[in-house]
Amino acid sequence: MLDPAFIRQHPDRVREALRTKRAGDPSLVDTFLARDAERREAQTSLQEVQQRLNETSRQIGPLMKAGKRDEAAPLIAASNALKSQKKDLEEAARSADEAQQRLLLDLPNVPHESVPVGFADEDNVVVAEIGSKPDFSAFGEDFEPLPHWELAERHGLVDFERGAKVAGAGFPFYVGQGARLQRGLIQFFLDLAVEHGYTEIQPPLVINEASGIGTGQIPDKEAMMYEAERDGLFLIPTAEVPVTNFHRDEIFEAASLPVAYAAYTPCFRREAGSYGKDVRGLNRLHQFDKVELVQFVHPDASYDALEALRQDAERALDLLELPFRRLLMCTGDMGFTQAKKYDLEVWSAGQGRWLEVSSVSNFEAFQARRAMIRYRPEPGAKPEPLHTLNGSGLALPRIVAALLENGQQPDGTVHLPEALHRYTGFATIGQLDV
RNA sequence: GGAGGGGUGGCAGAGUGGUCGAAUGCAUCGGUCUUGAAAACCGACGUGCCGCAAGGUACCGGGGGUUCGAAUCCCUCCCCCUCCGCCA
Repeated sequence: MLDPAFIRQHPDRVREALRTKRAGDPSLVDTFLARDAERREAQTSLQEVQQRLNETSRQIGPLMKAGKRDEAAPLIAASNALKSQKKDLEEAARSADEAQQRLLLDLPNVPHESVPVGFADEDNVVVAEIGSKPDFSAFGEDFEPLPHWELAERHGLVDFERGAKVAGAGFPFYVGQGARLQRGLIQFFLDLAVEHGYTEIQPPLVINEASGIGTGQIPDKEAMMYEAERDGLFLIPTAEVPVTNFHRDEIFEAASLPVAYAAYTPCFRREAGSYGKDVRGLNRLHQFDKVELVQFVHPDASYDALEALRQDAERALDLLELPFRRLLMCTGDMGFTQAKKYDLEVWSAGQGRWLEVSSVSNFEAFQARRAMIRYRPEPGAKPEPLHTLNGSGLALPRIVAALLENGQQPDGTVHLPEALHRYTGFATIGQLDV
């Protein structure tokens, strides 16, 4: 949610955000400004009537106490008249306020000035490419790296068919070394985050409507979530939602910032409309595991925090020896709530393509204002919204895909990076270590 | 799921129809005193909205109602606690 005062002062920047993010009709801004004016007018008249009503009632009190009913009678008549006026004004003020609030939820965050304007994948800027793609030339000219789904099947790591039988497509079972690899990666990512100063936290896997509104999934993007309608709950699409809402309606002292959390959770996404090679194997699932990093920071520090958070995620990729590239996402690819976003993509040798494994964003005050997460700049000062950030650190399935594809050997086994051995208990997939 | 009790400011805790946005204590902040600190004393100390400001207005879990007037009475929803049932 944007600051209404900001919209009044910079309507052009909000129109521009609507356009460059393709988040709606720029004229929404003008509708908002009209509702805003109406609301303020209605509210002012309402307050005037309320004031007169309060004054009258205050006069009646002592008279009634003294038993002077007859003297109170004309005042009571006057206040009854004011009351009917009040009812109408109340209705007007309320409907104007509701209309404005709804519009406020429909206006996207304004991109940071460093964000490139664009609408297509090509408009995202490849900021850096780190590490080198695996070199299979030593395996002979005939060697063709396999996609991960073939490796997974060969070693019985992931059972897609039984997952489809038991739950549906996109809900695989992990088996044997596959399951152990999942558990090891989760542990590895969490340990790394704690080492980087994050506090480990285990959130609920369902959220209520207010939480969905707080982080921006509701309204309008509910369709991405599985809903337990009878109980008014949603399965979390990411730990960002419960962890950010952990501090909903709270006020921090400036000295207590920044606050950083790391959470492992499964994530549930309906992914309606996906198809083709994008959903093959582990590329896109309805349920997947992820370690999420969330930070609450002072507004002056949020862009430094964004780079630091990004580095925390990149460190995991370094340790896993996975080649990756860092993308600065353009306005059109950025999403409704973000002010600036980086994506990290790993190279997947068997598929010959880049796979997104992390998305690191600064939301500035956008979520904080929705969720009423504030800080006090000085002791005794008026609370202000703080800045929230989050990033994946990291999402598992595509990491597994890349580890399998990049680590494959001519004999069909897969070598895992050194950093992982103590977590998995094995260095190679497809042959049991002693 | 059934029965009962309860939700008041950062915390504790008064207030059961009329200057109550709310006593008091603790915590916090500023000051006096002190070589320094503690103690003591003095003062400040919730949030939203409208307004340049003065000020106004709303909020005592959420919503609705009764009344000239509601933290206080009524209805309803949510949450917490106790007991019973069920249960990992």
